[in-house]
Amino acid sequence: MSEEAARVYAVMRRLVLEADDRKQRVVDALGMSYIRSRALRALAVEPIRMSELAVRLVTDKPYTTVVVDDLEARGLVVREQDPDDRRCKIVRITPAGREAAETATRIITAPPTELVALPPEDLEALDRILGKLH
Amino acid sequence: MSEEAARVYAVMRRLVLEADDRKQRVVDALGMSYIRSRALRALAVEPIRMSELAVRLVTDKPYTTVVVDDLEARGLVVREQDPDDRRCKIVRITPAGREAAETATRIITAPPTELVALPPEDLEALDRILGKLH
DNA sequence: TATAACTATTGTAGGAATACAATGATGTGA
DNA sequence: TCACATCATTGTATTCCTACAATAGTTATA
Repeated sequence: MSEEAARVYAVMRRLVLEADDRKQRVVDALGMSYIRSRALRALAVEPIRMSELAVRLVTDKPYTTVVVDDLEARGLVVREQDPDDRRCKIVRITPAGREAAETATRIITAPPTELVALPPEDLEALDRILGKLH
Repeated sequence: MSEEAARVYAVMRRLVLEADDRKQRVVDALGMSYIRSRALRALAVEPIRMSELAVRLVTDKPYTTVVVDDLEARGLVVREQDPDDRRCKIVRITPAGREAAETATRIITAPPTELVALPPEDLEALDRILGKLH
């Protein structure tokens, strides 16, 4: 068994999880629960149906209704009729919602300073190697 | 700003978080909530006081009592009197508790197969570079 | 057309964790 | 000794989320 892989993965885990307060920082910055920010980030990509959103949030439809109700009340998303199927609602993000989603993404994806501080050739090597992982 | 660092960190995030069902796997394997497994893993290192355990679990003392009550009822930890301070209880893991902690650690720390599958020289390079991060 | 299936919703029950107040037992410093 | 702090505990309330049942409206199928 590869002890190197284990060591490497341990460092990765530390880098990602030690920044675990990022979740909390997103919650604080947006003033909403984390699952709501995940919904916004999903909807920032494209408008989707309620049922599809439930799948992406890995929750059920009733709770998705709760989440979207709240986001809609905040003016961050709107529900639209699906022209193809009148049973379906399509959830679309608003400009304000997009701004919130971008804030969340910025907090979540910012690489830790100790990583950024690596020598350029090391970062290049990491980028090249990890880029192989599809 | 280093786009390389951002890309690298994105891959790390995927590797660590995509294995997010690990949390669920630990919960399922041990039949207890995740915070209880975290308590066990902390106690596997050394016996500690309730108040110190609360700090490590990033929760408060009352909830720590609930967690330890449960672990004790399962026979995974025992409370002992602190000989130096009779107000304090020292929580010590039992052999059964240690076994459970090791199961959790195994699930949590196993590197993903795609990482293990990298060419040896790549793993060496990752190990060398990431080893620089204190 | 009648039946079944699907979509989003409302409603309910409960688990896990957070947060806070209050207490008895014990230790510490004036 | 007295006042105060600390430790673990009990108890309560609340948030976030999961899970399930039931329903109205709509679509698909026999």
